[in-house]
Amino acid sequence: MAESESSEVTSRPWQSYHTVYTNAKAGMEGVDKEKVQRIVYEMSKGSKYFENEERKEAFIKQKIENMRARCAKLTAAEISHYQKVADKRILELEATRDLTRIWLHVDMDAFYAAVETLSNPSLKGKPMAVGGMSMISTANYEARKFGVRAAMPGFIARKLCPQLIFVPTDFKKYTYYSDLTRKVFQKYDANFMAASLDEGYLDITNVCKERGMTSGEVAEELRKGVYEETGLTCSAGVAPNRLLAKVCSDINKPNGQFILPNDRMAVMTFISSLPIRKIGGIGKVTEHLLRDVFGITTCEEMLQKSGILGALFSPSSADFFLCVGLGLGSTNTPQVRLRKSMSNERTFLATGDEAFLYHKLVDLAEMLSADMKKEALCGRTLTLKMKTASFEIRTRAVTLQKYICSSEDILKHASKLLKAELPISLRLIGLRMSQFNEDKDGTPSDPTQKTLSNFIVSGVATGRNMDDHISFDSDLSDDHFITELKTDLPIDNHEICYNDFRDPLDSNEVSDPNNSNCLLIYNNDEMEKNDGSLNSKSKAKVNTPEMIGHTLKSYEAEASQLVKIDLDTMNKRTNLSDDAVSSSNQNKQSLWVDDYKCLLCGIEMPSSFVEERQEHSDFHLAERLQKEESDSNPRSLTPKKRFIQKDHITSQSKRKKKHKSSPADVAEDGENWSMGQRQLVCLARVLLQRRKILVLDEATTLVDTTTDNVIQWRIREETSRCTVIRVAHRIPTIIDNDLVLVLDEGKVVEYDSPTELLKNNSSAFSKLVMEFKRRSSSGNNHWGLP
DNA sequence: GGGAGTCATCTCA
DNA sequence: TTCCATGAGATGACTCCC
Ligand SMILES: Cc1cn([C@H]2C[C@H](O)[C@@H](COP(=O)(O)OP(=O)(O)OP(=O)(O)O)O2)c(=O)[nH]c1=O
Ligand SMILES: [Mg+2]
Repeated sequence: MAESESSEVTSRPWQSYHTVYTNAKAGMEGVDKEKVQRIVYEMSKGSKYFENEERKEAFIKQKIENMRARCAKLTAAEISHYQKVADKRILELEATRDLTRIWLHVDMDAFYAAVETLSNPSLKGKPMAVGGMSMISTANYEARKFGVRAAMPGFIARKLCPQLIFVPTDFKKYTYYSDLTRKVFQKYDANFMAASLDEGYLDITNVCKERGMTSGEVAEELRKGVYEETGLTCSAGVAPNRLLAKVCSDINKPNGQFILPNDRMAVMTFISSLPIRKIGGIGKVTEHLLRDVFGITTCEEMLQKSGILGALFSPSSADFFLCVGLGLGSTNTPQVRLRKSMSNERTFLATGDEAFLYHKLVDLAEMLSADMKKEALCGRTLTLKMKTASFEIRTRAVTLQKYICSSEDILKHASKLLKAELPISLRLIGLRMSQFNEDKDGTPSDPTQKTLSNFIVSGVATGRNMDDHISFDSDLSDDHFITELKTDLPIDNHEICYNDFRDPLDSNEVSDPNNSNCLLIYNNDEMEKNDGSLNSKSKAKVNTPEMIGHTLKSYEAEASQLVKIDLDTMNKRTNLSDDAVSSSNQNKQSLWVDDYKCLLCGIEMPSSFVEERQEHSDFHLAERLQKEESDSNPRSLTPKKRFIQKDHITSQSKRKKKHKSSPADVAEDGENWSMGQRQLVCLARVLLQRRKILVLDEATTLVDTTTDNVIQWRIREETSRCTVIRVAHRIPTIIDNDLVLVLDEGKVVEYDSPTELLKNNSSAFSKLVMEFKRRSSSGNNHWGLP
């Protein structure tokens, strides 16, 4: 094999230049691949880029050699052992197969190019690419006939197709059309996953059932809907899981669809001859590796070589490969995905001019800071990325004690990083921020330590990390669950809790009521069952749209009944005591009988002891938490299953070595806390008090949108037996509520259930929803296992 | 030995 | 004339430290 390879190398050197373009792509079937490869090679040969690719290639060759050697060293006994382990694992994985869901993957055809053609119809029928001379983002199908495609440098594309028209990228346009497509997706799955600007995953199980349609009919209708809404064509794939659906959407591209039935035999047949490169997550290198080390080219062969794969790859990779061989993929709908990082980078003529490089850094720092502020993010890990004139990529990172977001702070640390590298000649500089505030997903180093994130993610009573797997009879349970715990603690006799979480200093979002839409949400889950006077009162008021503004005021006027936890005051004092509880005209607090004696333990404490009182009430809250936890023995209770976003296999295989960051300790007076964290504390305290009526007025404005989603989800869980009135600007805050009132310029412009409002595409609410969807789109997990 | 931090690689649109 | 992008996520190896 090595021989034939090297003889080919000498006669046709371009064949050894492995580019990403060798991968089959829709619309390139009739292309003379040999010719394209030769031209790409001719154009690249000798360049700095090419030399770097050669270095990388050599490195991979080395890796392949190493793996081969390791393979050869395995004894027969070892091989048989690994085979046994793999066979067992295959059975386990097979047991997780879920054929009950129907997933549809939509992918727009030549998205950027199609959008450009819409806005300039004269491009129709002509070979065209979006991008510039140095790189093109995509090409239309006419251009693909010449071998021109995404990720190809423009000057090579022009060589392949001299009449190729170049159109510069215009993200605004793509975003606009992306929104339109998502509006259509939404009709079929309100929780669809936007995988990128031009694609989405939809769980159409319910649509098929409710409307008595086949998945093929749904796909047809959806594609027609997208076309009518946008004038753009798309392709769809339907399959029992996302991994397969993604493969299917590519089969009859462009403007086509492919249905893989929810049938094990059909799946196995489909997968058997499928080239592994078609699977998302297997790219150029993995394909190369698996082919040259194990001779694997099709999915089926993954199973045949399962033993050896298990021996040479990490458990998580081996699992993934087995899943590919079995045609298994994720079927669950992840609840929330938090942004992990934010970055920007720029390429320029390679230079060692320090003033120039510093200037670039300034620009990047400012852009990054601005972007972060848009999402109210603060990060503590800053990574500087550099690409040398020879295309070598280097990164340098610092993790700080404090969370930062200002351009000054970013620049300060970025320039330190850069200085340490000087002198250096670069062609690219980039900055990335990660480890966001409120982004901790970790198990605390002290497992009994309560954390805000845990509280929000896992619930008041459980205090469990969502990744924790409570296993019952076997490890093979398909879902993760956490145990739903009941509490019979008495509910406080105060009925309403009004919380104003707004920060007057934060003028970003809410400062100008005249210019902003406002959503007042009314959740009446338990309304019919509650017949207390306060309830009826609130109902009457909220049901009168004209009075909305006034209604809120009235609540404040009635505040003798309310506990007000006022963040504003907290912020000014930097410490965490809810001094507003007693100082801001609220004369009652649930815990203090006669404003003097603790309801629970009888301890006496005058109202002027603000911080002491807060400490005391926190103590009782903690007590309550602990009691609920110890009362709950997961094995003795009937657990209520809850779907958790983390998939079973991944977390199971990684359970032991998962490295999670443990949350930072609270500094004196909470000085190291962000505004968002302060809001969370308020929220946590309020939820723990278990009111029947809750008014949340911009309760999470200081928290980033993604975290907000988790919080909202948790609030919903914790307030299922309680009436919640929310005032908010963010969509996830209110999307699941029973009633939405949209306020604009102080007037109620709409008033209905979210579903009803969404039916009308031009409703103000629909527009807000689309805007949110657009802003919150993010990447997907390519190793998505079931 | 495990957690946090750093860095390089791979993959995707 | 131009001469291989940008933004994001996952994973694994390695180091330092308690
Ligand atoms: C592949 C790729 C896509 N993109 C952008 C441009 C694409 O229009 C958009 C979607 O990517 P794709 O869906 O991969 O490509 P496409 O929609 O242009 O063509 P088709 O699906 O019909 O094969 O993402 C990049 O910016 N860089 C890339 O390397
Ligand atoms: Mg596409």
